[in-house]
Amino acid sequence: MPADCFRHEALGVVFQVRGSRLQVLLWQRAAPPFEGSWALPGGQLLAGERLGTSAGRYLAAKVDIPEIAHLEQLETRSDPARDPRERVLATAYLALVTPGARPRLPGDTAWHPVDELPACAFDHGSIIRSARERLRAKLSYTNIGFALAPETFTISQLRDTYAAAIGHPVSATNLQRILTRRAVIEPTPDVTRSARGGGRPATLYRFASRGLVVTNPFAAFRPREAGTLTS
Amino acid sequence: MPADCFRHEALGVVFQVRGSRLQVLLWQRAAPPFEGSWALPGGQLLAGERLGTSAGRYLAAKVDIPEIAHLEQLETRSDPARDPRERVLATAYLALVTPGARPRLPGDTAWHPVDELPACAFDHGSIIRSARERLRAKLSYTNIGFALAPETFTISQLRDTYAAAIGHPVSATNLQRILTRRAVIEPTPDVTRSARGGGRPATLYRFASRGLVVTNPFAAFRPREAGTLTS
DNA sequence: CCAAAAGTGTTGGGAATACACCCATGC
DNA sequence: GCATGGGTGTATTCCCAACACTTTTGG
Repeated sequence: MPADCFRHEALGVVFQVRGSRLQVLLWQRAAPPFEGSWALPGGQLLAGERLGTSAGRYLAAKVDIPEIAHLEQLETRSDPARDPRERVLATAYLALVTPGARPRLPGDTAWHPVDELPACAFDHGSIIRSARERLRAKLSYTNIGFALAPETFTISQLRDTYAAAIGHPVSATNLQRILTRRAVIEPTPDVTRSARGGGRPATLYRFASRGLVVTNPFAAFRPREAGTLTS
Repeated sequence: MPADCFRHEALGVVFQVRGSRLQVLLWQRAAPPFEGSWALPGGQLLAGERLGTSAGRYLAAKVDIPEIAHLEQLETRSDPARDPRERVLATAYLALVTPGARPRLPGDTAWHPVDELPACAFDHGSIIRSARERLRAKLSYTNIGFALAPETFTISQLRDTYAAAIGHPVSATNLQRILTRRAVIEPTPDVTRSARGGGRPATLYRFASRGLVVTNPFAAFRPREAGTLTS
């Protein structure tokens, strides 16, 4: 291999909220290096292939592609020593899976709560933490929750989803009002039936858009009225 | 070259505020493809080299390295057709240069206002726009202004810097109060002498830190008091 | 009627913009 | 003293967390 030419892999940080916890999809390495450690799904970039396509292709071995509601590039790691065998550049992607998806996983693959990561191979642990930070931030200023929530949901369910992804308690009351005012979610005509033991039926909501929308643009120092010119 | 091995280049989007405008450093191509178009500085990643190091090395031909006050990775472009000759992956970096720097540039290299970009080679135009968006956002929630401002400055000078980088008018009054309250800037004991024509001498300020600090973390849906657990 | 869950009204605090006004200097 | 630019005080607005209260169901 010429010196000015490099292997390149695409890695997917697949998040799903399962059982009120944010979990990440990992597979356990059976061979050195990092034998027994857990790694992100991914693999080599092929000729003529884009990185995003490549990430999707490797994830297809774990989850059905349509179940990936959102995929976005995170960052590229280039430490020459990140793989002890030979140099491999890695571009990480954030992939979000809606809770409806219950993919049948290969035997070496499992979900792990992001707050209790096992020993991870290579630099994958730090990549996962970086992905989690990105997700947390984007939940605050975009509608990215659509990729973690089912088609329709009650506010309580959505609160649990946000709480799991963000990592702290979330108020259903305020969540409803904020996301409604931002027009991120909207009520459907339907309601749930009460659970046993009673309780008022909940309105079912849905996300207004299933594509990423920035709802809270960074706007510090901007005057209230127009004025787009530099001065 | 094996099919599973790729050329990779690092590109630098170098921004500097010059003459009240945000400008980007470009060089004009003398040979096809895109002969006569303007391109970002950069070049091939070498064996054993990190991408950030590589970007810095290529930028060293244009500006003195210590003048680069901030360097951060933006994104990796992988369209197989982005270079018509052969496939090259490109990782773009955002590089900010303080206004003191007045580098002597090679003959084919020049500054261009980001609002009036010339015809750009490859996908460099879209990379520059993406870098500008990142800069604009980070000015709102980090202290990244330190990398565009001189060591000490008056609030008026800082307002001009922010206005140029963000692209809309900025109020000096509010800029001062916001950045002071966030402890991003602090007054020095020094003041400027009045310009001809009079006027009160201005306090000289400096940035409290010359490393990137997130001052305005995304905090929607977070309860006021503690509570770090998931529920 | 009571418990349980959902949803609304209201309050209060904090942050940011706008604007009026005061301060310090040169001429 | 007056023009010029720097800085502070204050009002207004907006967003959001908190919490009390109402609504709607099951038993």
